[in-house]
Amino acid sequence: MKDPERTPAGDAFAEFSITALRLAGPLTQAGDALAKPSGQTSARWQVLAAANHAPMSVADAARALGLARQGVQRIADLLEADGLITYRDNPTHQRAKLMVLTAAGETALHEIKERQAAWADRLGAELGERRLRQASALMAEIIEVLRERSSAAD
Amino acid sequence: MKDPERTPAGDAFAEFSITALRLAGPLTQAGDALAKPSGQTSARWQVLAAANHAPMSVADAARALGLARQGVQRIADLLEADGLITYRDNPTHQRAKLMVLTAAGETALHEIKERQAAWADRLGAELGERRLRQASALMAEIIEVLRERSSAAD
DNA sequence: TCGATATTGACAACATATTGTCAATATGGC
DNA sequence: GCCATATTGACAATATGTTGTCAATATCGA
Repeated sequence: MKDPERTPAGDAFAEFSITALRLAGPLTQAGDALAKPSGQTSARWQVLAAANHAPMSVADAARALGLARQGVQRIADLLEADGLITYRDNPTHQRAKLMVLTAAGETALHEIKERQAAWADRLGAELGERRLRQASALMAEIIEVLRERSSAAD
Repeated sequence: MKDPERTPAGDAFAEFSITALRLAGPLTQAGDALAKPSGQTSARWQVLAAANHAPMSVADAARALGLARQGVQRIADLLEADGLITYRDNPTHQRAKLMVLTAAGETALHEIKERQAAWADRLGAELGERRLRQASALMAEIIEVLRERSSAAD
């Protein structure tokens, strides 16, 4: 995995990348476990949370979540079919309707939030706020750097 | 996203989780870009790298990569069909054959490693070795904590 | 050796997400 | 107002990954 690796910093970034990708699995599974008692999943929870933050179009939510528009569209249509959100007409855009949580959607989201709060408090206390915030800041920085590089004709 | 959130540390962990999940996408895409010139993807690269580290069964590689056995099996069968690996008989286990890179597999992996080294060196220098190592250590710790919690009847 | 238990690959179903294409609709410069 | 360009949702194809089940095979204690 580290044959032509040269600099220590490059090695550190390679290690970081592998570890970050390994983390995604357990994190998604933990989210699924939190969402499951309310009949939801990590992905559906994320979209519900985005729509609850403010009524927004599918494209808006995709940008907010850093996902492809079409993937979010798929989840949103499932949520609508299950009666957790509705599409409300958008006064400023004929096509891009706004996602709004129904009462059922609000109930589900609230339940998940309760569970997540207990879970996050427990793990946050165990892991330490300072380290978590430093790591979050670094990850946000990396997201930004990768975004710039991929949007440019690199 | 943070309604019933109580402790600062819990909030920090919630933020960390969201950011980590957001990072996975760009990171996978960057890996795909590195692997693409050799006709590979992030996922196939990971399996190639595992098999190159030492001949191992699909189940071994899945454990090493932190993925479900069946997903790795699927990738490995694709790699075999494309002639990048072969299954070698395992003297110690009749069913669990060992993945071994073919010459084509070694060539592809080497090419990707070259590209990745340049990429990681560049970003590693930009982001700082110390912060990257601290974040990696924290992520590894979280993977371990989540693993324990999910394996237990939590 | 025997038998309970775990591991392994095969197979299938499904969830998540990207990429690409298209037509409808906005947007902004002229 | 018009036109080039961008955004948006619809549709389809594909990649990645989990979960569940099953039979074959290992492993290990009695």
